[in-house]
Amino acid sequence: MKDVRTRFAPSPTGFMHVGNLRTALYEYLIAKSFNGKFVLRIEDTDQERLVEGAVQVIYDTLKQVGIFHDEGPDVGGDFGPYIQSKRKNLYLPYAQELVKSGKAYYCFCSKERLDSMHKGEHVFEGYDRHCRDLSQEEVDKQLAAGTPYVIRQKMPMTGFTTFTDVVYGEITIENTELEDQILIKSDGYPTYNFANVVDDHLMGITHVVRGCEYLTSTPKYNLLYEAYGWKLPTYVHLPMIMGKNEDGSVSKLSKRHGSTGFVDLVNEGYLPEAIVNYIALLGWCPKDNREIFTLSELAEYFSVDGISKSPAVFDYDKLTWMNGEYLRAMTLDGFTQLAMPSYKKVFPDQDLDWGVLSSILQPRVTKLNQIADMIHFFKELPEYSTELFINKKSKTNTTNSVTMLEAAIPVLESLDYWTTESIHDALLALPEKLEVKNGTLLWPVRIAAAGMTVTPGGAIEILTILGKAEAIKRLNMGLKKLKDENKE
RNA sequence: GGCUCGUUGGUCAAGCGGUCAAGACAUCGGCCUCUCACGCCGAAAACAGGGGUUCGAUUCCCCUACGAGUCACCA
Repeated sequence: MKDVRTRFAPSPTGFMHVGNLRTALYEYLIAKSFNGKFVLRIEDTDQERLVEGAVQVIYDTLKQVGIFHDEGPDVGGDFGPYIQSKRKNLYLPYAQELVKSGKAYYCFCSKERLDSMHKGEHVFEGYDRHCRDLSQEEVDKQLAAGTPYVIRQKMPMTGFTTFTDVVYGEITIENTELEDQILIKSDGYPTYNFANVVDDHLMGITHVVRGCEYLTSTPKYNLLYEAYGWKLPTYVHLPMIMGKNEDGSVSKLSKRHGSTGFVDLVNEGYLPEAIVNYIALLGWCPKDNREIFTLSELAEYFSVDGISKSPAVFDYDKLTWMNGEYLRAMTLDGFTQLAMPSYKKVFPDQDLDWGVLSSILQPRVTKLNQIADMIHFFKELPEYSTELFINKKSKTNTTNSVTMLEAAIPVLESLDYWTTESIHDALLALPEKLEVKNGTLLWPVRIAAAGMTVTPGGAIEILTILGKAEAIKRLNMGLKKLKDENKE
């Protein structure tokens, strides 16, 4: 059997949408699951849409998620060049070949004429095939006069075309639905449809994997393959990824649904591994319904028959959960490394006990960008009201909190070593002595240390991270605050 | 509007003629606990509707409804 080859053929728009990324992922996985090759080809035939640096975005993204292409503009290969603009003059001869054999023709219709046809009351009738049967003399005359032209493919005017898609099954389209599509644009560049087919054939692509928005235009592609007598590729059309609108409806995932670019998601604090894992599951399900996969595990388990037909709504909640799973599965050091930029954002030139900090943060963080807000109270004690000292479950109020702090402060002051262990032992000896529950002591200590009711980590960890001097200072401040108020 | 595809809990989804219709996220309860989280236990929640086929339909066929995609010198 011929080696399986798939390709990712993005347009360099400067933005890697998660839909595109998922397509790339599936193309890669299909190739790998057949032990085949994955090719990157840049489709930049639209000269009006060129974006500076956009190709780099594609390289960077693929690299970040660990999808490596076997062939491509940057890594080379036997079928280059892999950038369509560099293959420009390769397409015209193919189109002319079709003209010669009567399967395509020159069209001299102006844009204005074409536009006017779209404005009719009848919604879309498509191109009226005005130039389909021009005489040879007429064509020669126009060509000699230098009239701008495009080359269009002749579509059959009767009958229907059927093809089989791996996920959607057999699909039949009436040929009357097919327009005489443009192969070569008036600027000399091929259209996407044409370049795509020519390149896929020339590059030996065996499996065409793409979004299902191409499903109904596939017959056009096939008619092209047939016109040249080329072997049809296997088609794998992927269900769409949808976004939820504010009114509850859904539509194709786009920027209005939030961060839908890979870079956006990373900036928001999602891990590339988690993003890949999550999008792999949008439209595909393994036999055993497992959910957590590394990329190489995906390559091992992936199978086209697990691809679903129906569109999937992108769910940030589930992505967030999955991101948390990845964060929690890391080593403490690994987590610290990832969190360090956030730590340094709050403490640019101060070192805390990052290990202890990470140990309390790791189980609580689901997105990296939450960290800065979570740790800001370490840097600066928030303004708070003594009401925070009142907690029913811990049985604390503004009077016994005074007792607790008065008991805790000297004990802490006497500590020679300031570690979680020493603080823990010192503090937890107190409740027994005072005949109160742990919470009654620890609650006011934590409030005074943090100035907030909800904190990442408990009193002991917070004290550790604050350091002895700052910790005791905050406890004394809390004590004073309580006393001042009790006097009134 | 024509054509194409789709429709299992709020979301992702398993199921491929006989199941009390899995699992996960989210939600809600409980346990753990110095708060919050993590973890553990539990609850609620679905086959769009109508016809067939069949001893039996979530599963096969048809119709309707709803949703999506497409109909460019964009990809």
